[in-house]
Amino acid sequence: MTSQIVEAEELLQPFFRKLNRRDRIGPEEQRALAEAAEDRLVYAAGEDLVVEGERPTRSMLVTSGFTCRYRTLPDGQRQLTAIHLPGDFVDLHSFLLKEMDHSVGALSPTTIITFPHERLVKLTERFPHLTRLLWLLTLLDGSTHREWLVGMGRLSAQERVAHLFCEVYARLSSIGFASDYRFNLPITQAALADAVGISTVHVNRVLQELRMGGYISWDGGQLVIQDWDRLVALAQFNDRYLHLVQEPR
Amino acid sequence: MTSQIVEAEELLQPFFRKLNRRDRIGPEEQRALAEAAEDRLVYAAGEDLVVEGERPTRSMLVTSGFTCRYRTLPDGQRQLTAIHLPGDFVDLHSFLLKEMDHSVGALSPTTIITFPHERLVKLTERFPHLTRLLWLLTLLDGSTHREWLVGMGRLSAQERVAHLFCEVYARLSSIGFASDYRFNLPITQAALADAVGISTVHVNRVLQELRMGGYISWDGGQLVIQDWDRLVALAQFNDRYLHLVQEPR
DNA sequence: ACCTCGGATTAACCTGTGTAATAGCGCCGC
DNA sequence: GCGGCGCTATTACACAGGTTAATCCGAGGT
Repeated sequence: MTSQIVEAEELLQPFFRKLNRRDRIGPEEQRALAEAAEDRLVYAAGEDLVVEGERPTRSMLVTSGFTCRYRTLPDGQRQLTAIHLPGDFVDLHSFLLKEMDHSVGALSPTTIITFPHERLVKLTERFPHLTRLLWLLTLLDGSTHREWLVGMGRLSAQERVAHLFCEVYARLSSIGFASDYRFNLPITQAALADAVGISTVHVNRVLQELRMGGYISWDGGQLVIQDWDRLVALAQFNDRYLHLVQEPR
Repeated sequence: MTSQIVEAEELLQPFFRKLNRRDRIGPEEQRALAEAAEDRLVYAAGEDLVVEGERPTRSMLVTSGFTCRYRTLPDGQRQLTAIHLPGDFVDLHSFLLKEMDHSVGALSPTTIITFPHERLVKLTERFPHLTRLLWLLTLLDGSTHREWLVGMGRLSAQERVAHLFCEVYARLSSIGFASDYRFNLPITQAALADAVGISTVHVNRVLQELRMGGYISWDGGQLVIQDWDRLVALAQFNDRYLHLVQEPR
């Protein structure tokens, strides 16, 4: 085992934790994944990791930082469709979809590791269970998309922002990256606006309300959820869509 | 080969066409799928095929009719997250996600065939390429979710309705179920409202505008797109997210 | 022929959110 | 130490779309 693979196994810990929250991943599967890893890359906040229309030949897994998937419309409007945290693949789907139908950008300084598609194909040929786990990850993306859709269609701006805060906290804490109802949220209000589909002005209004209401505090860095139960109630948040149940898949 | 399997291969034609628009599916793969099929079921409009919280032991593929995925919020509001047409799996993800995080309902009279999950597991163990194709189908659901998200966040109600019409036509015609810019759309305005996240009253207003503007006609049955190019422009519709490119996956 | 009922339509009114414009503030480079 | 710049904050005003409620319409059932 080369030191490079050891390093990859190290960097993949959040990823393995994510998987272990839903199923058990065996040591051989871990090793096979670590061996399939290729480069380690670093991005600054605002940089794009992949751009719509490209045909990546490898998929990228976040090892630190916040990233997002987004689309920019002809008229310049922008909409995020997902936020990705350490342990998340940002474009695993490109492995089969081939052409990117959206872009991926860094919301904060970010590091990732890459997995060449041909190595992923090999994995799917040798490890059916691991294949199902990778598939599962893309299904989790899908269930999160649906949750966002419900919010966009039927929740108010305030509820959507509250929901997003609940989601990010639930996901971070599920991999041991947050506790005590506080976490670092290094994104701008503009990014938040693009995530929940409102204007920056209105994001600001909503944040004032959430602060005044005693739900949260947030200075742009550390977000503190002051009243989790009320925030959850406000957002009608239910973590079922995160499928945090460890069982054979 | 039993007559039941022959019948299944017959019913699976729209499904095979869908796959063949993105890749080539071999005769053995077709047979394996047909053999994995189990029951044929019929539903009336308004009936539920699966309900949120259930743990299906089989996945369902639509052979005729319109179905939808949806969630109902505690306060009674409803939001569709997808519309499914013949050839679509409605809950293939339940195979790995286990617990349904949403419900599936029939928008019109519908027939489906079922695939027991244990047979799908066998398929993933024996046919890596077929596995990737099934995976691909769930990725297409994901890319459509993202497209809807962008619409919900950044398009007006009129544009979203226009977009949905474009999408349904593009998907139907891609499997040979529509041509000449017309197709049967047997859903209520209330369902359309729940799909695009607006009120029924406003759906009605928007439809008037689209009719007055010479974009479409629709009497509740046959939808006729009178000016495809203008409808596409209005909706900023781009079929990239449907990934209608035949290539090895 | 009449009744019923789910859907479509229309109108009056209200509100959440967008737009535009401006000011404040802290950080970084020179 | 100064200027610029990206981000947050705030106000005034406009309008898309929600709510409520009434009416209309057509298809099936009796």
